[in-house]
Parts: sequence; structure tokens; C-alpha cells
Amino acid sequence: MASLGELERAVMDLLWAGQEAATANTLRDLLAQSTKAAGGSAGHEGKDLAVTTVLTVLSRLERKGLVERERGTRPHRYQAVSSRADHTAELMHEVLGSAPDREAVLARFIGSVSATEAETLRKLLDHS
Amino acid sequence: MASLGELERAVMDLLWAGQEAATANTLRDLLAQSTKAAGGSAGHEGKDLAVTTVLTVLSRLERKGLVERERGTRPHRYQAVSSRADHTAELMHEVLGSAPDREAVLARFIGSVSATEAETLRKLLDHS
DNA sequence: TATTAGTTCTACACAACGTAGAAATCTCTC
DNA sequence: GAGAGATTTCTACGTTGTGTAGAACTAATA
Repeated sequence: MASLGELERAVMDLLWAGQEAATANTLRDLLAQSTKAAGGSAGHEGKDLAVTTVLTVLSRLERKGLVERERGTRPHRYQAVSSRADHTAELMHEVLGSAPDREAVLARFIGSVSATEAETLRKLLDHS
Repeated sequence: MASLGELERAVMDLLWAGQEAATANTLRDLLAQSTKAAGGSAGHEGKDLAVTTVLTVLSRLERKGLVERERGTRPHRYQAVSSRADHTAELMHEVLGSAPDREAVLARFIGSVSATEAETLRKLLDHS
């Protein structure tokens, strides 16, 4: 239940970036623009997708519980259920999972964290 | 490059559990036994797989860089490249990834950690 | 060198994902 | 209220990853 496809991720990134709920059309446009200017070969190149494609993806994301839609208004409006940070943190917990060696995993995890980030973590732990 | 299939995971679990390198036949036997006694519906039920099936899976795991094989000996012997803890920690880093909001993610992550685990983390951080 | 254990090749079914046309539905305007 | 256009749902196809294993090939041994 973890990983997303490339297009699914691109859509989620847009939903996470914008604060407002977006329509399929808006998203299609944004997808077309994204990384179109700079020739950067990053992720989903700015293809011109059909709206139905975007809608299909949105439905799948809804089924997965990542996206929520307002069915009331006519152009349905979509938004992410939780913030990217929340979602990612959840994923991390999922990966950490119910391993029989959670502590060992955490040890390795902490071990390969930058010094500044370790500092951040220390501060965060003080608050709990 | 992250998630494993059910059978792939079952094989990795066996490789991670045993300290010695194992042959495909051994693994097939272990897979047959695993969760066969208790009627537990956990993961891959103890089916009797063909050895070729196990070999295919092992090849794929090798291609993914998770498994290493000694080609010298005739029944090739397989072993995990890194420990389960290492692998899981790596996965966590992968999930955390190069998000533009690493700190926010870490904050959420820490926020939803049990008290005892938070304590563990504090200790781990002191050593770095 | 024939037999046999072990490995590689090839293949098929099934699910997830990218992609989109066709068909159904809604809304607005005349 | 009927037609036109926008929007959504249904259906579908190609690709890739995974579970599964037979067929063909290779190596070791009697």
C-alpha cells in the first residue's frame, strides 16, 4: 500500500504544493507546465495528458485514501487527505513497521543522519 | 526500487534470519515449513514451491542488489547483502528522501513514536 | 560416458499503473 | 424543456513487476 506510480506521485506533489483544492483540468494544466520550461529530465516530463487520464489517476488515489474529492460542486475539486510531511512520516512508520528489531533499525537510521539533522532530532525529542 | 513482493519478502526474511548462506533447496524447504504448523494466516502460507520458483526469485533479488550468491560451489549459496536492520534503515532514508521538508517529516515521525522508543532515540543520539 | 542434481531460459497468469476513447450525466442557455 | 458543451464514469489496452514453473542446458559423479 506504499509506493505510488510516477504520474500518481506527480499529481500528489501538485496537490501537496497547492493549498487549495484543485480540479482535474487545473491539474492537467499544471502537469503540462511542470518541468516544461527547463529541459530538466526530472520525473514526469510535461506531457499533455488527456483529462480522463488525470481523472483516472485521481480516482485511484481516492481509492487509496490519499485524495478526497468534493462531489457537490460540478467540476469536482480534489485535495490531499494529509500533508506530504504527514504522509511521508506515516510511510516511514510503515517501513519501520512491526519489525522484530525496531531498535536496531532506528540505530542504523540515526547512525546515517547528518549532524545538523541529529541536532534537529534532539530538539524535537525534548518537546515530547 | 523499494517494495518487495510477498514471496520475495518471505525469502529475504529467511536469509536475514539465518546467519549462514543458504541454497535454493534449503530455502524451498524452509518456505514449506514456515507457518505450516500453526494455521496462522500470516503472509506466505507454507506452499510447496518448485525449486525453480525459488531460483527465479533469488535471481530477481540478486538483480535488485539485495542478495549475493557464491557461484563457485555447485549448489550456489545465497545470502543477504545487508542485514535486515540496515536494509530497513536505508528504506526509511529513501522514503524520507530529498523531500524539501525533511524537518517537517522528521517532526511528524518523532511525534508518533512511543514514549519508550523516544527514550531509545534520545540515547542513540547522545552517542553521535 | 550415462545419470542426475542444479541452473538458466522461456513463458504464462495476474495485478498495478499510464493512458485515453466511448458512453453516460450534468448544467446552462435559448 | 431540449440541445450543446463540460464533466464524470466505464471500459480497455499496453507495459512492467511478481508468482509460478516447465523445458532446456550444464556440471559433477558413478
